Amino acid sequence: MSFTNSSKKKIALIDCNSFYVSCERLFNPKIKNVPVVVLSNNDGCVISRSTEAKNIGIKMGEPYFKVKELVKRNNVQIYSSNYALYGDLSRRVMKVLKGFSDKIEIYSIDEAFIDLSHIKDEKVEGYGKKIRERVLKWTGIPTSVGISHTKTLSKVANHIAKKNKAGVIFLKDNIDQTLKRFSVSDIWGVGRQLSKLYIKNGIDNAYKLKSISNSWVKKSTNVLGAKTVMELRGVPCINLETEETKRKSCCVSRSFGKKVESLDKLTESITTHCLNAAEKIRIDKQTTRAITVFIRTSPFDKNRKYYSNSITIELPVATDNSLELVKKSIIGLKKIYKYGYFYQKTGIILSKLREASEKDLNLLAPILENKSDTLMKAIDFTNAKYGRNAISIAQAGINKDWKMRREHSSKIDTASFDSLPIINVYK
DNA sequence: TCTGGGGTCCTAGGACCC
DNA sequence: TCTGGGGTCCTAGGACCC
Repeated sequence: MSFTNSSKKKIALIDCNSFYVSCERLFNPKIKNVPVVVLSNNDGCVISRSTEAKNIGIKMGEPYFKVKELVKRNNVQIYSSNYALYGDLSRRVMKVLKGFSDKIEIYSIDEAFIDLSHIKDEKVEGYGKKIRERVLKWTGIPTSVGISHTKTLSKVANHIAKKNKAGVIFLKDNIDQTLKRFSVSDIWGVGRQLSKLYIKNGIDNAYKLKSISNSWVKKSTNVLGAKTVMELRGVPCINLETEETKRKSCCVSRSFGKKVESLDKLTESITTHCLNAAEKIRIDKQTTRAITVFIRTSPFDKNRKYYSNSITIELPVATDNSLELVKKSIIGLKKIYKYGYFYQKTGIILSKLREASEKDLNLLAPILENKSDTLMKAIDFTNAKYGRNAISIAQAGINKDWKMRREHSSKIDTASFDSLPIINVYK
């Protein structure tokens, strides 16, 4: 490995601006220059804000009910989240980005790192502009591009590009000057706890963190803390993960639209979550060997007693069979359910995932082997064609009066013919 | 009245072994 | 009743990310 070469790396971070809001705007030009926010599931919190909404003072992650007044006063447009839409548009954006380089890491629904080391320094900024223009033209989504020698520094560059509306920032010269003005808590990898620790020790900007001694960081934090410091110095420690890897666990959970007391309704919700999770791992051709069920009351309700519990059930043979998983999860639920509480959220986690093709060495495996594989395939096929839950099981509930609130949905579905606009043509 | 959901990685500490 | 030292593996919980 050549140290000098790697220190000259150029990594770009492309990040979609106010991604969910931008997605909603694509299909509704009327909300283009007005304040818009997108809410989390259950219309709980603000998770995406347009610039206008930020300027009004609506904070990221704030509970919706706390900003309702502000929303009303400023006529802010509200949207419930529509992940099917965002996921689809994300795939389009990533496809465009892949056209620029194979060395790409899709980091989240609205972000990707690309290795631009092969581009000459003097051409890098122009290249970043080209990326922005093409993504905007081909998908309609605005982005910001930050480029520097490490992933952490490109995050810094991107942050600045977003803030001052530069569009593209290539952070190469006077890095220290920039870092001196960059708050320690805005650094990628520095969360609430680390911020507290750093600020307590007088480290309040990125430059001070960069200048701290290795021994102090190692002693006071962990390897991740040390990596962040090295990356701020321009030494790449966090690799570009260009391989798409399968997930190691799969969680499906939801808050209720209104609190739930009865075991019956908890059973319905757990069954529903379980079916969805099982379908997800089947799509990825994976099986699970452990299922965790969890339930909890609201941690914010100061007037009622808090209860939270979970149970993990190991499966003797790896499976992707919905019916089997539902059966196990309900046994688990009955063990942790306590009467007399008002539940706010339930969920299940499938863990110890592995490739479906990896056969079990368990002696019982051949006997227990999925007889209902064909049934699962038929269910998945039908649901893919006619919509999720076209076929379900009765235990999942029919009315589902506990299901989440979603009162402001744009109901746009780019993957369904039903939601194509109808145009009447008159002669 | 109303506070999201889905991931990954790291570490401390317990269990277990020789 | 006395009760070492070193190693591995696993898990729960914490911290972080978007």
